[in-house]
Amino acid sequence: MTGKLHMTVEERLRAVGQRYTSKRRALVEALATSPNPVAVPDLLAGDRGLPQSSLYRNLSVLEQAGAVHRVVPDEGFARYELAEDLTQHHHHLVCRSCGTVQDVTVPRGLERQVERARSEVESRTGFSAVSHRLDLIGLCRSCA
Amino acid sequence: MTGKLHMTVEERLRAVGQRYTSKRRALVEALATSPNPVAVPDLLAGDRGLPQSSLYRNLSVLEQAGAVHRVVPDEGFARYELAEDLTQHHHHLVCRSCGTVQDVTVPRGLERQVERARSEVESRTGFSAVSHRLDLIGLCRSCA
DNA sequence: CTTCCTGCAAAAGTTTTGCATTAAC
DNA sequence: GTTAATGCAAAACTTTTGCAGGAAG
Repeated sequence: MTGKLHMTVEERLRAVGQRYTSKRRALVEALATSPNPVAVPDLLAGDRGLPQSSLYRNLSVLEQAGAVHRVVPDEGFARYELAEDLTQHHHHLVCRSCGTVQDVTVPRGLERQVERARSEVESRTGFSAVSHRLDLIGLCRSCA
Repeated sequence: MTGKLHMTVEERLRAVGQRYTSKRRALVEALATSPNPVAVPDLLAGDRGLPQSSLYRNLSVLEQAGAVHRVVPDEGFARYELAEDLTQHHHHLVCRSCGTVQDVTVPRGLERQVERARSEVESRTGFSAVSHRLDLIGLCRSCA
């Protein structure tokens, strides 16, 4: 089921000279299981006592390997999710009040238009974009 | 020149029961002068010794009053800019390497389509959006 | 004269690092 | 056997808070 995922992650870690240990596998599993980006305390609680230093270090390694992506909310802990190319391209609903981040997809036409705007901006400014981020900021259902 | 700006900021502060002191005026002046969001250390250096506690407090007050907006990069200090309705709607080019944030505007058609997607997402998910954030992530000209 | 702002210092909260031990290859 | 991962504890870094004095309305 998640076999292909683990293989891909392992490859990416190897490419950066890192090992795919059982702790890292469990971490990827936790991220793959969650429907939304997971905050650090939730990962600490969920993984039955993986110490925070290892957690942060593993998240950092996985991020450098391009397997995990970090989402920074305005307040509090960072949240982590699998890299987009391991799941599917999506965007975020960020709650101003409680900080939760919820995944959402937007119409394909909008994505296309963002891509078009990207190349326009690149040639106009000299900035070289590798990705985009389109978030809606507001209040989640429970905070509204 | 910036008279209208200061009047507007003063109104918004009053509306929250806050005063528009000379330090806050200087802060708004500094933000209005910069073409890009300014990081905290730059504000500390620029304002000839405004202590960091007052700086953070004033930024927080101005943000609550809706006069200033906080931009959170992936690493390091937060950056601040004037609220969008005091300048003009724009987006950001965020450099992955050095963290700088550069303002950019995108074609109006894209903005319209984002608004359309917003209402679609709101009715589909129950999330109530108050604004959106569309950033391009990549490498600025000097880091490329 | 009452309320809010300021500045200093110290605390808080999140993330990173040093080091000895253990596990992976 | 060599190199890297782990876990503990302590440090680092950004931001927030307490409190005494000063300024604004």
